[in-house]
Amino acid sequence: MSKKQTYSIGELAREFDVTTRTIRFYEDQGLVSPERRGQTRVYTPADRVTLKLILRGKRLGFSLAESKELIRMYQPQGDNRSQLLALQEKIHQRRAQLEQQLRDIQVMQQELDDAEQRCLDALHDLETQ
Amino acid sequence: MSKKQTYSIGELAREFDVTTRTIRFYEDQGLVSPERRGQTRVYTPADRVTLKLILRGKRLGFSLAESKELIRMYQPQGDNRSQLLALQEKIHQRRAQLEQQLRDIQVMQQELDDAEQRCLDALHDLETQ
DNA sequence: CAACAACTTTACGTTAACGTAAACTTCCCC
DNA sequence: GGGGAAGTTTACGTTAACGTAAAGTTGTTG
Repeated sequence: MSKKQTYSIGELAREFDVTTRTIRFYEDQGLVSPERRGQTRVYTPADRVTLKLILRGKRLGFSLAESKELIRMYQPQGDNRSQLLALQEKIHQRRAQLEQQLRDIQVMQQELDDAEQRCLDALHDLETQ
Repeated sequence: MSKKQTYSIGELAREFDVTTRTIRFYEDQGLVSPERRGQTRVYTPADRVTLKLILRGKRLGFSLAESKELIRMYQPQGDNRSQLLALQEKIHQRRAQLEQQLRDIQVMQQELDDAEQRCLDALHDLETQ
């Protein structure tokens, strides 16, 4: 019953709308490490999830280094106390940043609403003039 | 009663925690265009707002070109009908992107919560072991 | 077996967003 | 009037995140 689901680099590239070059670059940067069947890279569902996390990070303006750190934060490590405390601190910082981004988005949404209203008004003026 | 408030490049750099080089670079890119008192740049409150918009854009991962476009979207132009319709379309696209970012943030916040919980659990295990 | 599709490595090129250094002017202060 | 401090221009350097090209290897298909 083992699903043994795997992916080729081309499949993942198509699914996430990136080039294979991009995925290999992420490997270079240590973000994914697929196995090999001979020369060919073979990706697991876990690799696929990692790619998803990277692309979500990109949508939020994260660098690859930041996404890499985030991904490592999710992985339960054999951490000692001081490492756990450091991890906790990083989590708090990330959360603060996300909250800032959330505020930025809300303000920007309001501004877009205003801009659209002015746009509609201007269109209306053109009609009734 | 005219406030005639202005700023030097150094003041703005300090306030927004960027270098003067950065502000001059934004001028190069056509994002701000301060007046001159002789050689020296003199910034208005409007320039200051523009800088704020740029930096908020950066926090959300926007390129300078994108921020520039956003800023122009806010300015009421002498637009004709087709330009107004194009503007409306851009507003919708931006809004869609912001909504995607909002979803990304919410998921990421949940993941951070989970990560912190595991972190706390691991710390607790260390205490009671 | 030839041809193609999808994979591989190697390596140089490109763009955005500044950093950094040098050399110069202006203004203020003791 | 000789420093600083803050401003200026010019110009080359740097980093991240890939793009792009070349040249080779594998599998399968008519």
